[in-house]
Amino acid sequence: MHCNDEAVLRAAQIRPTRQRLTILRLIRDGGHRHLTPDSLYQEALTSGVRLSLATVYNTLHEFASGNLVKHVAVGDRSWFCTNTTDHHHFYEVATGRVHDIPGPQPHVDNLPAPPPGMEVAGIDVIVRLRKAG
Amino acid sequence: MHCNDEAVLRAAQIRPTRQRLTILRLIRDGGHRHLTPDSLYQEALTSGVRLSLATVYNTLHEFASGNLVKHVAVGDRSWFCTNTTDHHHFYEVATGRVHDIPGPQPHVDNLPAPPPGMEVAGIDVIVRLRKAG
DNA sequence: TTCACTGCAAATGATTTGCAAAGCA
DNA sequence: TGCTTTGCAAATCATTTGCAGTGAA
Repeated sequence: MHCNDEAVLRAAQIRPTRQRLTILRLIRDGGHRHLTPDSLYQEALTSGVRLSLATVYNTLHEFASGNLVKHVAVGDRSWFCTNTTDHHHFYEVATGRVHDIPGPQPHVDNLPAPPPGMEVAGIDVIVRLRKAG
Repeated sequence: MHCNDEAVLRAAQIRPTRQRLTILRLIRDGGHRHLTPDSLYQEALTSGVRLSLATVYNTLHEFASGNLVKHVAVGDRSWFCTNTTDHHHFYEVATGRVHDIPGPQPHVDNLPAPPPGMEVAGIDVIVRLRKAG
C-alpha cells in the first residue's frame, strides 16, 4: 500500500519521492532476490517505469544505508540483497553470481578483536562455489 | 635466488619469463601485504623495472591459479594477498582496504551443503570494519 | 621454427559526476 | 520559496582485449 511504503522510507530517513517509492515497490513485489543496479533498472523498464540508471544507483545506496536492502561487496559488481535479515552468501566464482545460503546459517566463532580505533561493523561469510566434478 | 624462483614457477606450471620472475621477486621481497595490480605496477616502476600494466594483471591472475598469491574478491577492486596460508580478512568499508586478520583465525561451523552440482571451493570470512565512536 | 608472452593503445563495463530542469516540504 | 532529487550525457576507473612484435624451448 502506498502510505505504508511512504512510512517505510520516512522511518529510514529517506524522503519519499516518486522514484524511490517506485523502486521500493519493485523491490518488495519481486520477493527475495539479489539485484544489481542494472538488473533493477531492467526490471523497471520492463514494468514500464521510466527511471534513469543513475537514480537506481543512488537509490540502492540510499536504501542500503537505511537497511532496506543489504549491500554485498563481493566479486566485481555491486550486489544488493532484498533479504535484510542476518544471513550469508554463496558466491559462484565462474559467473560472479551471489545468492543466499538458505536455512540455518553458518556460525563464526573465535572472532578477532578489531584493530585499535576500529569497530566491527559486521561479519560476512562467503562460501565460494565451483562446478562439482 | 634466481634458480629457486624459476623452480617455484615451474612447480606452478608457469613458464618462467623475465617479467614473471621479476614480479615474483617483487612480491617475495616486499614481505606479506595486499596488492592491487596497480600498486604492484607502481612498485615495479619505482624499483626501475619496466613492465606493462596488462602484464601485471595477467601475471597476478596466473599466480593466483598457481597458488603463489591469493585473490580476494572483496570491495570494488581486485586484491591479491601474498600470504597463501589459510586466513581471513578485515575489510575497511570506508577506504576499501583489505588486510589480514592476524593470529588465530576465526572459525566457521554449521556450514551449509553446496547446491546440487556444485562444490565448495573455499570459505572467506570478511570482518567489516568502521571507525569506532 | 613455433607457439607462448608482452606491450601498447584502444575497447569495455561498471559506476560516478556535473549541471540544468523538476519536485517535495 | 529553497533545498533536494532527477535525468542525461560525459567523465572516470578498473580491467580486458586485439594485434603486431619479442622471447623461450
